[in-house]
Amino acid sequence: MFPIMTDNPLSISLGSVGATAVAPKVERADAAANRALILQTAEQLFAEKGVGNVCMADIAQAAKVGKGTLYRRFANKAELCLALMDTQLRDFQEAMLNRMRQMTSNNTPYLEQLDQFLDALIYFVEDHTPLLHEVQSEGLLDGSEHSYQRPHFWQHMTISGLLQSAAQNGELADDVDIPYTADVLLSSVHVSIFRFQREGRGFSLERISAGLRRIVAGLKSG
Amino acid sequence: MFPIMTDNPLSISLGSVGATAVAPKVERADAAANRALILQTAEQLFAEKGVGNVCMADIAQAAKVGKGTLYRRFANKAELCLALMDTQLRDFQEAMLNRMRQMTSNNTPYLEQLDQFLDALIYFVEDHTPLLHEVQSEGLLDGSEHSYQRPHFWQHMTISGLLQSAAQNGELADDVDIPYTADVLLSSVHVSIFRFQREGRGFSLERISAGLRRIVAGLKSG
DNA sequence: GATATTAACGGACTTAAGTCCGCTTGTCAA
DNA sequence: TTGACAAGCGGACTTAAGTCCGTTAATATC
Repeated sequence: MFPIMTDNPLSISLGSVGATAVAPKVERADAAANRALILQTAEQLFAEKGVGNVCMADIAQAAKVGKGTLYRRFANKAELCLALMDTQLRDFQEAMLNRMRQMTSNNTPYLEQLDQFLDALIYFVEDHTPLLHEVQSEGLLDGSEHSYQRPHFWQHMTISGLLQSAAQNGELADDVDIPYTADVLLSSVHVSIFRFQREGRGFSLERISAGLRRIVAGLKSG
Repeated sequence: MFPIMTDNPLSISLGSVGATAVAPKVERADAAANRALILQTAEQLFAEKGVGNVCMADIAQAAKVGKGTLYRRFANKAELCLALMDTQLRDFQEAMLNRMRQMTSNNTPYLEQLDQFLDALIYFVEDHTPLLHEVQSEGLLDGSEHSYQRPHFWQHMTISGLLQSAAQNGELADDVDIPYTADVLLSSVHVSIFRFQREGRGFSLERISAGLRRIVAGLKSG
């Protein structure tokens, strides 16, 4: 399910893999150097001109590599942007896991944990709108293999996990379709929709957060 | 707000406009003929090869007009596809309005009307996935003027209108943020998300409908 | 150290969207 | 009718994504 490949910097740490696992097939030194060079160059160009105003050819040229090389490292702009967010995504993920562990040990209800997760997610999306816009401009479909779906995958797991725990804890009405509901909650923070709410409708972050949490509240048992 | 332009086949009928309104500026005969020709040609090509496998140049060539002409009539593929759905969209709209009028006169609760609207919308999206995919591939932002946002606009109006009526009728909890909630409900049937749920997750239409209606149920007062 | 293997590299090429602009023609008013 | 002119037209051109393939060079083995 999650082959660990150095080819892919986004692999989720799952602890060490048995020694019998597939050989890692390390990336060649020149390739690794180019990967780093490209990421660095892209980051700078994005900062200078804005993510939307930089095309792949610009990046290749600025990094002084051919387009072929660029595309061999990153299949498209979405993948490149995701790689640029990698650290921040991991940090967010880890911070949330810690926070939820903490809350669980304090007997905080799971639905309240979900509220907090959604709230934090909204702020994360707000902070990373430009890169996420590229990442999510590729549909969610077209190859479940693709690494850039991992964040979505993880977020869905988290939300449905919290709903599941809430259900087991008697916090959730028993007619709630957990996987579907997780999808609805997540889809509300899909960048294209989120940006429309922020810019088109002028909703504040607080308003979006409160609105979403009100929907969660509607799922409570009793 | 809704200038009636023959240029745009999607204008919503709002009854006759005062005689002092802007001159209609009728489309020239050759232009109108080309519009029809293009729509007809596109429809046929789409049927033959599938919407996704036909590019604008193909359509221009098949219709024996220049690309300039094609783009003068339809700014992009999304607009062209929306024009192709025009009739069906109007029919859906009208059918729903009638049904809701009927239900209102039977004192059907507004939240139940909303359930039915959402259910019907889901089936509509299912039936028009390929064209909607093109229509909605353009973001929701980028120009509120653009005609292809009208369906979304109308759908949002309908949903928030029903929520508003429900609120006035005491059916809705008073801490519900109506415009935001309408956005969430609508975003769940955005094609890209809907297709993911259908194809990626394998959810049935019934399941999607039930899941969404359960969320509406969570908004009830009492 | 020589050699075979194979990933990596560069940049020309293809495809499609969308723009531009000089020529043509429908329309309307005189 | 006719003539002015805005609307319409065609297709070359520009831009950007993404692919292909002949050449180069890192690594692993002997």
